[in-house]
Formats: sequence, C-alpha cells, structure tokens
Amino acid sequence: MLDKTYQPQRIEGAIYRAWEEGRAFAAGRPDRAEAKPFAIVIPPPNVTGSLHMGHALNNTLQDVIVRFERMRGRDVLWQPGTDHAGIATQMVVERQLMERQEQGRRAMGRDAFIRRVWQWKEESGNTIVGQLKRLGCSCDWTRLRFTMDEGLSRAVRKVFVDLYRAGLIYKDKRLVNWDPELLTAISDLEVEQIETKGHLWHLRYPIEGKPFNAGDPATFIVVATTRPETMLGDTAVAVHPSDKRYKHLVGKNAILPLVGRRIPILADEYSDPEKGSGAVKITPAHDFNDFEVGRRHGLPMVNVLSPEAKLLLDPNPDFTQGVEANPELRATILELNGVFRFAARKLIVERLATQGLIEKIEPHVHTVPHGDRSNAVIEPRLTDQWYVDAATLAKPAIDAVKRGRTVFVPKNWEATYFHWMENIQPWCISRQLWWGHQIPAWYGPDDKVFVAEDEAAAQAQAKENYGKAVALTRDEDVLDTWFSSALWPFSTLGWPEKTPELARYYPTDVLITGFDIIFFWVARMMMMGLHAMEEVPFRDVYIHALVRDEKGQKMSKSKGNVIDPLDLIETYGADALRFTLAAMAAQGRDIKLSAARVEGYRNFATKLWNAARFAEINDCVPRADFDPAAAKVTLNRWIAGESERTLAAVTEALEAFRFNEAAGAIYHFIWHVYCDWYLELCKPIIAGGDDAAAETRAMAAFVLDRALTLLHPFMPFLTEELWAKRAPEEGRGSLLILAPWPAHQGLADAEADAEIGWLIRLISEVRSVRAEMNVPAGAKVPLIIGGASEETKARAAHYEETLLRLARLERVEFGKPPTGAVQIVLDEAVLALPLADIIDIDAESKRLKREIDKVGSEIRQLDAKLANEKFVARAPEHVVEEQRERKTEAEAMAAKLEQALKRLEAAL
RNA sequence: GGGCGCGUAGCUCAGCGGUAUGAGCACUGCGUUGACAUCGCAGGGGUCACUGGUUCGAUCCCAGUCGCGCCCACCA
Repeated sequence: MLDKTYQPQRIEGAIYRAWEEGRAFAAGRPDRAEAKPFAIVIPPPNVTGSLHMGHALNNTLQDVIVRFERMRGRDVLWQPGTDHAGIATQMVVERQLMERQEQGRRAMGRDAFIRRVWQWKEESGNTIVGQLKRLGCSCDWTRLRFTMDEGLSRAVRKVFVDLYRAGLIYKDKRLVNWDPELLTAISDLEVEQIETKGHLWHLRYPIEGKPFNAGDPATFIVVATTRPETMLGDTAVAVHPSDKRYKHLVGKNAILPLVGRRIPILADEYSDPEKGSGAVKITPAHDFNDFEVGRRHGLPMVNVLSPEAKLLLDPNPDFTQGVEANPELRATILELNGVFRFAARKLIVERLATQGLIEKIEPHVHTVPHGDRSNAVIEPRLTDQWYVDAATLAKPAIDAVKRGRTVFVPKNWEATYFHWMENIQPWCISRQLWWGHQIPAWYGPDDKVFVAEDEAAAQAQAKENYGKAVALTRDEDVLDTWFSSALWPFSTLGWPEKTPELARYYPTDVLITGFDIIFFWVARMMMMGLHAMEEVPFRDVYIHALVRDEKGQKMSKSKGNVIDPLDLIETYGADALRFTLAAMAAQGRDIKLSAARVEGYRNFATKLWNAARFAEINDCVPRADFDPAAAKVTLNRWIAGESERTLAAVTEALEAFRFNEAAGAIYHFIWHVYCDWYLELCKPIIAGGDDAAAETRAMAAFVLDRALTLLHPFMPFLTEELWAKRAPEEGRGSLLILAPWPAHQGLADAEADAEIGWLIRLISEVRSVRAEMNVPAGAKVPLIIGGASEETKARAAHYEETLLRLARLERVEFGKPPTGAVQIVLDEAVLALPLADIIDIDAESKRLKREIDKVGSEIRQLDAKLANEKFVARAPEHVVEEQRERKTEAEAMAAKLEQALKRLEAAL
C-alpha cells in the first residue's frame, strides 16, 4: 500500500542505493555493448565546494539528458570528477591553519603544506559528491576522477611538454596581472574590472633647464594620472606627434619630481590629445600601455613596487641610481620606502602639493582591476611567467565551430565565442602557488631550462647539454587550474594511454555548462582537445543561464548571497527542486528561484502520488499482454493518443535541449489531462465491472506507467518508487532508470478526440454556468438538450452517468428547452438547465446578452478580415478557410443565443 | 567604446507572424462528490515598454527611443 502522502525524505536514500546496487549508472554495461555510446563529462566542481544553485541547475540538466538517453537505450557514460581548484583550495587550507593557530604555509614548507592539503581533500574534499547524489545525479561514480590524480597529472605534463616542444608554450618576461595579496600572477580572465570612484591628479613635471615656477606654464608640463604612486617609476612623458601644444618640448627632458630623474619628452601615437592634459606619463613597469610605449622607445623599466605592493625603493638599483648626488631622492627613499601603495599615494600627493606641483585634482570614475578570488587591486608587474600561445591554438577551435563540428545551443553564444577567440591574448599559465600541477621544467646552473615529463628525462637532456650530470632545480610554480580542466574530456578517459574508453567515448556528445565559463573552460577544452586529440571534445555545447539571487546578482561565496539547494531538497525533496530548475531553464534567460515555485512542483509530485494511489485502490495494474492500440473504449483510445502526443512533445523538446518545454508538457499531461479528466471520466466505467472496466483498468495503468517513464528524467526518485510499488505480480523487467523510452505507435484517434473533447466541453460549460448563476454546489438539476443531432443524442446517452456525476445533474433528457431555463449553446445543440426557481432570470438575460455581444464583435472582426481583398488574396488558403469556418460557427452560435434569449424573455 | 540579452497577468517568468487555452505563486467565490485540502470546481486580472516601418495581418520581424541587466575592452 502506498502511504497516504508522498514523503520524499523517506524514499530518496533507498532509491539511490537501489540504482547503485543495480549498477544503473555504469558505462559499458554488458547489455549495452552493442548500443551507441552517449558521453558527457561533468563540469568538475571544486573539491572545496559544496552544492550551490548553479551546480544544482547544471547537474539537473545533465542528469535529465543522461537519464533520457539511457532510457533511449544508449550506453551512457556520465563522467564525474572534481577539480583541485588551485587558489581556492590553497586559500581554504591556509585559512584553516590560521583558525587553528597552526604554523603557516611558509613556515611549514612546501612539502608539508601539500601533504596537508591532500589530507584536507581526503577528509572533506568530496562532500560535493555526496550532495550530487542527493540531487539524484546518475554519474558513473566508479570512474570518479580528480584533476590531480596521477593519471590526469600525467596528461597535464605530457600536454605541457608537447606544447613546449611545438613552441606553443614559452617563458616570457612581460607585465602580468599581479595579485599582491595572493602573491601570484593571474590570467586576464581572473581579473574583474570594477568601476570605482577615484581621482585624476594633474601633476606638473618641471622642464629641464627651466627653473620651476608655478606661475609660469612654460616651466613645466602637466600629466594626469589616477595612480600617482607609480610616478616614481616614470621614465618618459609622451605627447602626440601632431599635438602643436607640445611640439616644442619633444626631444627635451622633464625632471621627475621627488626623484630628480631626467626623463625624455617624446612623441608617440599612444598619447591622446583629448585626454587629460594631452601629455601622459610613461611608467613601463607598471602599466600595460606604457610597457608597449617603453618597448617602442627603448625606455628603461623602473619597478618601484614589491610583490606585496609596497614601494620598493631602497634595495632597488634601478631606482637608487644617482642617489649619492641627489638629496631629494634620498629624502624620498627615507620617507616612502616600504610604504603600502595607497598610503604612499597619499604621501606623494602631499609632497607634490607642498611643492606646487599639483595643477588640479578632479573626481574621476574609472575601472580598476581586481582579482576575482582575493578582490585585491591588481598591479601590472614585470615578471617571468609561462605562456600558452593561445592565438595559434584558437585557430582550429574557431574553425571547428564555424564548420559546425561543435554546435552551441543556443546558437547566439557562438558569437561570444568567436569574438573572444579571435582576439585572444597569450594565456599566462604559471601561478606562484604550491597547490597544483608543478610545472615540469628544470633549470641548470646557468638557468637554462629543460622541459620534460619527469626529472629523469630532464636530467638526460641536461647531461646532453652540459656533457655531464648537473644538479637541476625544478620550477617552483604550478599551472593555472584551468590548464588541467582544459584536458578533462580526454584526460578522464585515460589519455595519453590508448584506452578503450577513450576510443569509445571521445568525442563526447554534449557539454552542459554555464555561460560564465565559456572562456575559462569551453574555449580551452576546444583548443586542447583539437591539439591533443585532433578532434573536438564535444559535438554540442548547451549553455545555460545562471541562477542569480533576487537582485539579479551572480551568487558567489565571497558575496555571501548563496542559497543552499540542500535546504530545498530537505523541505521539498530533490525531485521538486529538479523539476523547478528544469521547468525554469528556458534558453537565454537567467533563473531567479523562489521557494514558492519549488513548493508548487512538490505539490505536483504529491498529485502524481495520489493518482498512483487511485490506481492502486482500483486495481489498475500494468498488464504485460495489454495492447493500447487495441483499446475499444473511446475514453481509452483518447488518453492513449494524448499520452502519445505528450511522448512526442517531451522527446522533441529534450532532443532540442528545451527543458522547460519538456517539463511543461509532462506536467500538463499528468495533472490537467490524466488526473483532471481521464481519472474522473474513467470512474463510472471502472465501476461497471465489465470488459470495458477491465480494459480501462489496464489503460489507466498503462498510461500511468508511461507518465512515470516520461517524468523519470525530471523526477527520478518519485517515479522509480512508484514504478516499484506498482509492479505487477510478475515484477518489472528492470528498474525504471533502465526501462526503455516509449516508441511511437500511432495511437492518436481523431474520433476519440472529438468525442471526449465534446464531453469535456459540455461538462465545463455546465459547471461554468452553474458557478456563474450561483447554483449551490450540492444542487442536482436536470439537463435538457435541444436541437441535438443523432450523434449528440448517442453521446449524451452513452456518457449519462459521467455527466450526472461530473456536472452534478439530476438527469439528462432531450426536448425543447423549457421557459425560464439557463441555456448554453454547444455546437448544434442548446443545453438547458431549468432553474427558474433558483436563478435570477434577469441575471441570466444579462449573461446571454454579454455572450451575444462577444460573438457579435467576433463576427464583425471576421467580416472585416474576410472583406479585405488583400487578405483573401494573399493569406495562405488554410488561414482564410479557418476564418471562414470560424465565422460560420460564430454566426450559428449567435443565432442560437438569440433564440435562447427570446425563450428566456418569454418567461418574464 | 564594442557585444549580447531583457521589458507579456499583482509577483517570478513561459510563449508566439494568423483569436494571449499561458505556467507557478498570490487573489475572489463555492466545495468534507472515498486518489488527492500538498486538493477540487469556477472566476477576476494583460493597450504583450514606447514610436515608426515591413506585411493581407505584428505582442512576435526590422529600425529607433526609453528603462534594466550582463559580457568584453589598455583609456592616462
């Protein structure tokens, strides 16, 4: 017996265990050896992570597709795994050390720290896997991978070495985005530009040879800056070659205040006469544009910042040059050395102001780069880093999408992809962290680099180079986390080994992910997949929206606005959450989740549960020998056809990744077709106890099973539970998760549709009028059908019992509508409810007049349309015909309503 | 500065070149008809942001305007 109410918490755990015990998630099941494979790799969540709404959405959608394809008979591999998430994980563990007041990362040393991170990972790293199981994800957990597994690490090393040998990875000294809190370089993508209110300081730089006089503009040149502290590193002032204001100064020198350095005033196109003063200070070591200008003009690079973003002046030969002869420079060093950048900014501005060197200070809104993890202001910093030649790798990746070898859904994301890929910059892949894949590069005594998959190979290279064995030191840096993620579709399948899995499941069929990681991940998988495998990593990329908070903001740990999906699972069940996310996953729009919505779909689950209870109580048990195509009872032929229409709708929608349409179709069918109408209409038949009753029981069971099947990808727990509980005596052939998706059988039946459609309309009309006329719900009234065709008479007689029950009628008879009755026009017939003593004739008269007005205006509209020669000439024939039919019907209806009104008034 | 997207019922959103059968929630009236009150029946509520254009026909296509959001970009 089914419980009176559905309690998801009671069954979900057991159902999940049943799937695992049945090895339902396993790829390469022997019974599917001949089946076409279907592969999908999970976007690996961070090991540090716990399930947030984004994961819930992403994995729900994947699971829906995976279950759908599994039921369609494919040999499904849903490859799970987690990401080591370099910076994030290192931060988590460092924070833990701090909280426990243990020695810090640097104090304990690299090896000890890494051991500590592994230990953390073993203890609490996989909570998210458990949470994905709570959500119902049917990943093949026996194949769980981690980006730092030995196998995946080997793939990383091999790709690195291969790319290095191909000249596609190289080391370069250039400006990088430096995070002064995390003390590492980060890639362009990890930089967030944040609009900030700041100031534009206009500084006066004295011209060499002209004694500075604040009152005489000829003695100085004005430059504007938003970062005054960088002025200590200025090595030039640039003006536009065609700027007449400054032409006379080009070739002369300015004297850098506080420092006394002679810096050239030079002409460069970079300078924009429209901006600031038209003259721009050039700080090659601290600004990306200035770096380029410096390169063009062979300017020195004077770095004035330490890694922590303190002014680094004293042990800095670039800066202290000439300090002996320059008391001002010495004073500057004394005051500012070691001061943090923003404090230094203030001091510098003060010093300049005292000397009359500030022309003006304007408020200024500009974008300031911040690290996406630390939220620290990023400093461009001149360092040695490893880079990937992304522009070269991007070419085939662009081409593959252009040729449709990989297709984005929705298609418009391709434009975003192309735009980024076509303007791609070198990818900085080295990070000054400890947790991650250490770069497989070793340095000899002369700093010559040897790149190899392991130290022995590097040693061999070194020996060849030096002619003897030498001590090598390994590059201390690790790789950007996304480097290993980029290999995910083939590294998880065993590459570089030629494994059977790799042969069978690569390329994968679809990638399902959020648009926020198209650049971070999708684009890079395309590049790496095409390079290493010479084949795209996936055929389709389904890009879904983000689940945002109520303000429309991206949810993130740092903002603290994360809603916990596990709370919703606790309260409403995983199925309700899944269904909500799928139903809201319309292409191209963000999802704002509300608990009310989840509650609504929990109620839907309860509704289905109760339908199953009805089936149980009425012995509606699935019968193996039942053939829905052979059904004789019209009602049964109708519901069989409806179920098949739903099958088609769900199938087509899922094939096109239209999750919301698929969810909507099955929802509507179960609640508003099967429960609202079929179960109500079948009650009298089942009560009959004859052959028709037997057929109806079987059909009710068949359609319920079909509903469970179609709903299973969305609500796997509930449907699996009911599938088991409703099993016939001989048992089910399999778990629902492995049951076949229904095939199209041509069950639609136009005659049945017409007949049941008529029945539904009749009942609805009577109910509607009863409510409108305030007929007490309990009152049973007679129904008199006038002007009925033979067909209507037959139908009314056949469904008499149903009508009495559902329309709350006393009896049904045929004849002239009596006076003082409520009248309803239904097709050719007039339905009369003699309610003279119950209803208000006047109100009924008004009601009829309103109906007549409505039909009248419809007729006028149709007339106007049909009188329009252009419409008749140019609109498609079927549209014109439809309007004509509509007009005929409306006119017939109007006539009948007029008659009805006359009869009513006769009663007055 | 580029690019993308959104403005449809009170709220959150679907949808769509041919009468808006819209969904969930909220709201109103009625209802203890043995599957279901986590429910049933009936109902109220929309000039589909605005202005032009294309079309026989526009909420849907195009252009522009206004409002909002996101992404990309080196602007002192």
